[in-house]
Amino acid sequence: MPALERGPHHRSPTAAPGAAPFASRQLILDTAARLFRQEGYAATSLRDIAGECGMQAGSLYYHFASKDMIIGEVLRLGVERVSEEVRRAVMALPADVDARTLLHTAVRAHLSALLELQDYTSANVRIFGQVPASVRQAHIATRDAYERFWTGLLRRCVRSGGWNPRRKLGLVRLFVINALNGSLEWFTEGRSTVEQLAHELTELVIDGLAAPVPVARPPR
Amino acid sequence: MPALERGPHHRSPTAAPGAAPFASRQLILDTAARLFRQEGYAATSLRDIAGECGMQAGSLYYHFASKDMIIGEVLRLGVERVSEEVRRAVMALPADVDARTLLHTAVRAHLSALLELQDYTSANVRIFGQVPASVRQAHIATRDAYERFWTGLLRRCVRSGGWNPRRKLGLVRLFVINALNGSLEWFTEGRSTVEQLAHELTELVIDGLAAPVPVARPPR
DNA sequence: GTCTATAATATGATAGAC
DNA sequence: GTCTATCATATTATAGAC
Repeated sequence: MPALERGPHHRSPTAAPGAAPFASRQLILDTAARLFRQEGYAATSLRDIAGECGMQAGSLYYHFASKDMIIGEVLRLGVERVSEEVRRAVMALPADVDARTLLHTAVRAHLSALLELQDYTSANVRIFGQVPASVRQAHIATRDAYERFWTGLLRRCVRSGGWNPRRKLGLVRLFVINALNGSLEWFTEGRSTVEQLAHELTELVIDGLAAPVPVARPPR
Repeated sequence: MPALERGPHHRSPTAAPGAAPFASRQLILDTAARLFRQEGYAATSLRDIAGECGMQAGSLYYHFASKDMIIGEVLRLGVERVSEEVRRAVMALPADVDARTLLHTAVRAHLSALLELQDYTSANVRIFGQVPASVRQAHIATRDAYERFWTGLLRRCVRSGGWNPRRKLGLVRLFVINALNGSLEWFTEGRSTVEQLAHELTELVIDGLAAPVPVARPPR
């Protein structure tokens, strides 16, 4: 089995400049991500993927060396894009931003990217445990990096906001990320927006259920 | 395909009284639940299950009519046992119990049953989305009933505890249950106990991250 | 209650035409 | 870059011996 090769299995040496040489590859990835989410990893055959792309199963091997390479790419894109969106949103904030806005921004960005890239992110939430161990192993570093980012962010909130220093932030991070990721299983546009969801969860996490009076944003 | 039949596919008419006529059936279910959790639904073959039971694949059909019937039973046992444990724990409380103790009791019972029956409950959390639609359909009623129980419990907390009445309890329920169920993916005995976990999550949900001073249990 | 044998079908992957 | 054809293997489920 070839190692960590990424991108087209072979590159066409005669691809027209300016054309979209990766159109098929992208279609395969989008289709695979959708089917993996709907049916699971093992239940989705290469014939299924190819069929929905208007291709034959054998054609997939021009773009990917194996089924494992396809799910690997889907997993990678899911984590990396969410991670990038959240980091971008947080870095765009002023350095002295208040803790409440900081947490709200990260929660909103995570939720927004998660639900916008549903098929790719669901692969991570739903079928990560089903893929071959070798594929899982290759993505643990990416996941760990994103989790460390969140722990750092929570620590910054507690310090700058004067929040309860006795909370175990490792557990808080797990609870919050799991609560956010769970929305993939029940969120449907219409009943509520991503904005409302982010607002509700942020308020719950910061103020709790008991807070008798909603806390106004602190004047700076 | 036979319909909602439950229990052994056939009953042995000569099972010795006092013996354990369901030992094989139980072994099959336990093994199947474990493999479904580890490998996913489609990736677990009947040969895999039978092999780990010291049987041949064909022998499974004495106990179950199809693979779908096996996963159906695993899913059912997972939800029903957690639901029973939580209801039992809550009903054992005095009628005028304070809101904090009420929520803590439900959270602890859910976590405890969830992690004790890991293989069965993980089937619900991890591979529910992968099983055939007909199997999923048959279990939606059971899930809905348990979710309604939680919404009622949260409403009772808000009323009796004088908590913030503006929280959207449907969302709170989803956040809390997702946070709890997520523990299946990362909890390992030793780093922390179920007791500590339940305590931390309950405090977080009730008081939030910002509460500068941990709230003492209110005197009654 | 479990075995062996097998039917009917589906799978991931490869080779080579075009 | 996609197709057709095919290999080697695995799958669920059934039939009937013991």
